[in-house]
Amino acid sequence: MAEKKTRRRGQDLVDAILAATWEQLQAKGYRALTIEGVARAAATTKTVLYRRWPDKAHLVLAALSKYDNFTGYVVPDTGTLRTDLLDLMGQIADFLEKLKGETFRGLLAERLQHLELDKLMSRANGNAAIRGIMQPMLDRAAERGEITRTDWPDRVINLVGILLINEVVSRQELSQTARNEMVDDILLPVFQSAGE
Amino acid sequence: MAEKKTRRRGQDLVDAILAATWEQLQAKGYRALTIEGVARAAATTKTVLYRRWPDKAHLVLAALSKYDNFTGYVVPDTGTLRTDLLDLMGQIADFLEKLKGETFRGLLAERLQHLELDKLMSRANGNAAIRGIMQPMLDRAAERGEITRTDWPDRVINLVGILLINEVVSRQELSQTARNEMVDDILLPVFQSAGE
DNA sequence: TATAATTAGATACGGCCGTATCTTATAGTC
DNA sequence: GACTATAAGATACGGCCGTATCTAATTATA
Repeated sequence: MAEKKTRRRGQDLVDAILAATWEQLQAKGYRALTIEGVARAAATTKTVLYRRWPDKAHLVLAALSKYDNFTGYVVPDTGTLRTDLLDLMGQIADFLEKLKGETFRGLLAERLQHLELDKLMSRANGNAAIRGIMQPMLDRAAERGEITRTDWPDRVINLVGILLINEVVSRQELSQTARNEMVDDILLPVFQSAGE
Repeated sequence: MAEKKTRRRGQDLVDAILAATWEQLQAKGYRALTIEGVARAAATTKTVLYRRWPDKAHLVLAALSKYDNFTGYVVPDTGTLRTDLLDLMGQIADFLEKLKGETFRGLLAERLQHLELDKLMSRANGNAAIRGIMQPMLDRAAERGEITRTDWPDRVINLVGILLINEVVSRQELSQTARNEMVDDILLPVFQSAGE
């Protein structure tokens, strides 16, 4: 029986490519993943891939968002600002954990060189997203009388994400004690200060 | 007259290569610099380069430390912790400025993927080096009664460097107002807190 | 159903990476 | 001054990048 060679198109093709990407990512990791390799695995050619994604980072992000369903973070409401912060850090840590570190570092490195990647990666580090979570936490903390100022600039709001990213990047993991230290030594003092 | 073809060796050769590296770095920037390109410019071959430096990052760092004489940072002593912090940030900002941003980002990206680069880059981000500068500042601040705690963990000490790096990475520059904000909203509150 | 517009797939290109191998100039040594 | 160890230089390799060009399969359209 002769093999029927049918030609995939559109979404079908995209699905096959993203599946292959995901598989390669699991099998070989971010660094060792190559566009040509994915193309081979998906039984197509890199021309096809380059028509859809400009580079490896975008391809991998596409696969990630399809298979690694990043559920968005949930606004913690645990009763104290301290535990709220720890809870949020835990959520972010879990997310980074799922990315296996190596992938995260690879993507981050890519992002350093291609500025436009920033938006795509906001899930991990934050900007707008983190504010949406932090602000309610801070407002509630103010109502409870834990803090007196709630209108913090972006730089302060983003501190959580920056600390975590730096931790993953310079050490390899994100231990509970590290997270405690970040909250107690840095974040709480900042938010408990009155501002100018 | 026939061209005399003499063969450079040892330090002579290294000097020529680093000169070519430096030149290429100025001319084309970090990303566009290639090992083969440097080899051509230095009229040698990449085999020779790979015998001495494992990759582009190490090569560039070697050229940087030869030509871009990073003078070490000076411990500020301006009379208040606030101005000391601003002064230190200024010094680091100047250093990053000299690296032209693009080079710094490139090196940082490389470092993300090759952990061992951490040590080489400690000048920019800090670990041991930063502590040597921060500790005297903090001790003096405590003597003056500005703060009550001086035994901060590395994570806190390194905060200065982390904030600056993040700033360079996510925005493009390191403005004075940004530095003021970092000091007033984050660093001072942290150091003025009592610790646990 | 014939024709036109898409788009997948095949192939080839110059460029770079990092490694291996071989030749040959230079330096040290007896 | 002859001999030997060392290291530079030349060349070639397979692999990947990113782009360009051509073909043929599929889908849309008239």
